Amino acid sequence: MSEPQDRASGIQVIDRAVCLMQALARYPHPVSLKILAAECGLHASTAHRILATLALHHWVDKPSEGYALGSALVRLAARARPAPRWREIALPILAELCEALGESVNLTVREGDEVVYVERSVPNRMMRVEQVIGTRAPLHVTSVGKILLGAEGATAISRYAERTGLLPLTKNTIRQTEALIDACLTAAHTGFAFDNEEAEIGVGCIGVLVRDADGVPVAGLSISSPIERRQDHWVTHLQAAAKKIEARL
Amino acid sequence: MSEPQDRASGIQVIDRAVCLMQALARYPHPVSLKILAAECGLHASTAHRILATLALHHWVDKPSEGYALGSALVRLAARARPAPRWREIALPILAELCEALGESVNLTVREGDEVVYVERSVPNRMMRVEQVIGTRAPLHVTSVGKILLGAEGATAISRYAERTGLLPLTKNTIRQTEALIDACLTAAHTGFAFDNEEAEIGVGCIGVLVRDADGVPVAGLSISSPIERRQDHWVTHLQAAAKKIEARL
DNA sequence: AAAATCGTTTTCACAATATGAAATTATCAA
DNA sequence: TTGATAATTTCATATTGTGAAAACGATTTT
Repeated sequence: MSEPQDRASGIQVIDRAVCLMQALARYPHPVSLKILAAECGLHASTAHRILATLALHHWVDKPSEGYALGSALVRLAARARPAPRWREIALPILAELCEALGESVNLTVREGDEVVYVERSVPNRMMRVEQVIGTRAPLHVTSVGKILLGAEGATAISRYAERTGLLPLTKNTIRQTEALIDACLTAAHTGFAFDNEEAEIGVGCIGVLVRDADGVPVAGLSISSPIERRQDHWVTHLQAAAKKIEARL
Repeated sequence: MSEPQDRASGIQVIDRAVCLMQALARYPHPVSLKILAAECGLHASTAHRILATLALHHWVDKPSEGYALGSALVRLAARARPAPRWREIALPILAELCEALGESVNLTVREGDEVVYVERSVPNRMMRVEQVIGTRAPLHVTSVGKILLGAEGATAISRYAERTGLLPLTKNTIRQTEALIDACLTAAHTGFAFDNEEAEIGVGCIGVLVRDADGVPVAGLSISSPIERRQDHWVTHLQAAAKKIEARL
């Protein structure tokens, strides 16, 4: 399938190990060494050595035929960020709002300099905006991301800008640090933000935050629609939905 | 804490990466680089490089302070062996049996040449046998393991013996391949097996299998007790409990 | 304000380490 | 049996990860 995979340059062996496990995750059950090696562009010998090491730690299992993801992962994942069960908590509310407005509603969480789509509800219309769950987007091109950035203050935003280079996804993506600071600070102040075709031409978003009992932001809630359908008064709906989600945390 | 960690010899970097993530899993929330490096006996520089690579793939997260297990793990683990939710399925039945007999009842699943304890219920008595969940034991020293081995036939058992060397845990552990084949074949034939202080002096077990709708063994169910309290008629209780679990799969 | 302290990150020369071609073994078909 | 395919193991090699030390950044102390 995909040969190059993510060529993220870290420690070579680890990149390769990750690639192998991701490949494993793509298949329903057991995969042969041959296939795995091919998927990651590795020689069978190399793949075998890496998989054998992972198997040693039970990160992969070696049933009679081929390889599969191992049980140690389950134990690890259990300890990984005790994420709220968003599906149970938020999905009904996303669906409700989606139904009411006839537009896509997304729940996102921050992760480093990105925002990850964890749940969504899409309307039953021909033209609609659809986010794939698990997808990521840089903070500065999303509504929710701007509110989050705004909360960190001007200097933090500058650092973000330097660090990431503010790479533009469309001609509307904010490129100047000054402009970004402006946008983020007002976003943080008002509690909501827009995305004006900054991530993809044609789509616009409105976003607000979901906070836990201590007021710490734990997620973002946003409506994505064709830009010409967007209506400013949706903000109040969003805020109400966010309140409902907060109540269920 | 523990310096040497598991010195399983595979690819060095991977061993180290695994060690770091295991260390991470031990802590409730975010851990500093310093501590992680120390726990695994690594230099800060090395630990940093490895963690940075893992972070690249979101296997660890880097919140403002320290490191934590990343979100990619949950996505991976979701694809890992679609294990039945044993806790929900079996725990009530384990508890019931445990209550009735006043002895510890364990649920195990096979993993390679080992059996892993995944659930258990312990009685409220002073002297009792307690298995730690997540612990492993070689097939040939457990009741359940012997039934599983028996199902594979004499030659497979011989291969198992060669492969593992039948390392003895107590003076009662079966050391001869012939004896093991005998024990396993009768175990497979009768559907239950014993462990006579083969894993630990003083404790005895009786075990049976739990099978899915196709008759494939998916787990083992066993009673562990001080050897002198063990009663042969417990087998029938075990079989009844196994039936109940099977009904709930 | 400087100065000092502590943790994290980057750099870099070096050798230990992971690599992959090829040889070996295991598995399975014809 | 032979032949073909996949999984391991071996081994010489240079590529790769290593760790000491230095730079950096954030806090605290003087």
